[in-house]
Amino acid sequence: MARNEFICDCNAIHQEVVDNTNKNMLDADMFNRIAEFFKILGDTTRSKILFALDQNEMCVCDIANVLGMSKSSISHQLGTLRRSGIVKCRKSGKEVFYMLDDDHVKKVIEIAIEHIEHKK
Amino acid sequence: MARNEFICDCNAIHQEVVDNTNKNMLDADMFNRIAEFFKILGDTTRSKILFALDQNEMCVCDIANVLGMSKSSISHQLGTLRRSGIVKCRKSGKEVFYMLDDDHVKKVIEIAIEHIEHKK
DNA sequence: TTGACAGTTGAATACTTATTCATATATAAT
DNA sequence: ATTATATATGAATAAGTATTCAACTGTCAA
Repeated sequence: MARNEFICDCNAIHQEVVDNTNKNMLDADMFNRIAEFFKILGDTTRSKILFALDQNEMCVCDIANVLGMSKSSISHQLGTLRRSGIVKCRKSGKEVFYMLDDDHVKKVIEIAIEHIEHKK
Repeated sequence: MARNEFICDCNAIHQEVVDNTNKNMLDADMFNRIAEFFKILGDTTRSKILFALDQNEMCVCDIANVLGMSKSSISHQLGTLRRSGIVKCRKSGKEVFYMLDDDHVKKVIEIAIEHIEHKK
C-alpha cells in the first residue's frame, strides 16, 4: 500500500521534511483565522481606511471624504472591520467616530510597506 | 457651492482632520500594492504554504502532502506566490523546491498570530 | 412632531478567484 | 526512443465579495 495513497497523488515525497513540517503546523482553525485577518487587510479601500484611522479617529463622513467614496460603501467596510475586531467606534450625537482597535494592524502595514519598498 | 460637492455626499465633515489626513495619505498605487500583498496572504491555502515553507524548503509534492491537496492546486498557488515575489524556487532534476523569498512574510504572520491570540 | 441628516443595512449586480480537469512541458530512467 | 513522473498551465465552474441603490433607524433642531 502506497504511503500516501489517501493523502494526495504524490510520489516524490521527502518524508522526513514532511513529517517535521506536519509536527509544527498549526491547526486548521488557526490558519483560517490568520487568512481571515489578512483578507480583511487585503482590500484597497480597507487598507486606506486603516491607514487613515492610524492618524486620526474619524467619523464616517470624514473617511468617505478622504477616500472620495460614498458613505454607504464606507459604512459597509467599517462594519466588516468592526466585526473582525480591527476597529472600534464611539458615538457622539448623530456621528460615529471610528478608531483602530489594535496595534498589530499598524505594525503589519508598516512591514508591508517595507516589503514593497524592498522589492522595488 | 458646497465644499464637498464633487467629493462625496457628506456634510458632517471635520475639515482640519480631513485635510491633515489627506496630507499624509500615500498615493493610490501604494495602497494597491499594500492590499495586493495582504490579499496574497489572505487565503488559507497560501497561509499554510507560507507557514510550512518558513520551516523547510519543499518540493511541490511535499507541500501537497502536508496540506492534503492536489499538486495542481498547490502549483497554481505557488505560481501566485512566486509572481508576487513572496516565494522563490530552485530546480533539481524533475523536482522544484520552493522557499520564502522575504523575511517580511514571516514577521507579518507572527504579528497576525499575536493579534489573534490577543483577541481570544 | 416634523424635518433634516449621520449612519446602517439588505438585496442585487458585477467582479474576482480557488479548485478541478485535461493537457502540456521537462527531466530522468529503461 | 519511449515511458514514467514532477510540475506547470489554460479553461471552466463555483464560490465569495465590493459597491450601489433604496430603505430604514436614531438623533438633533425648529
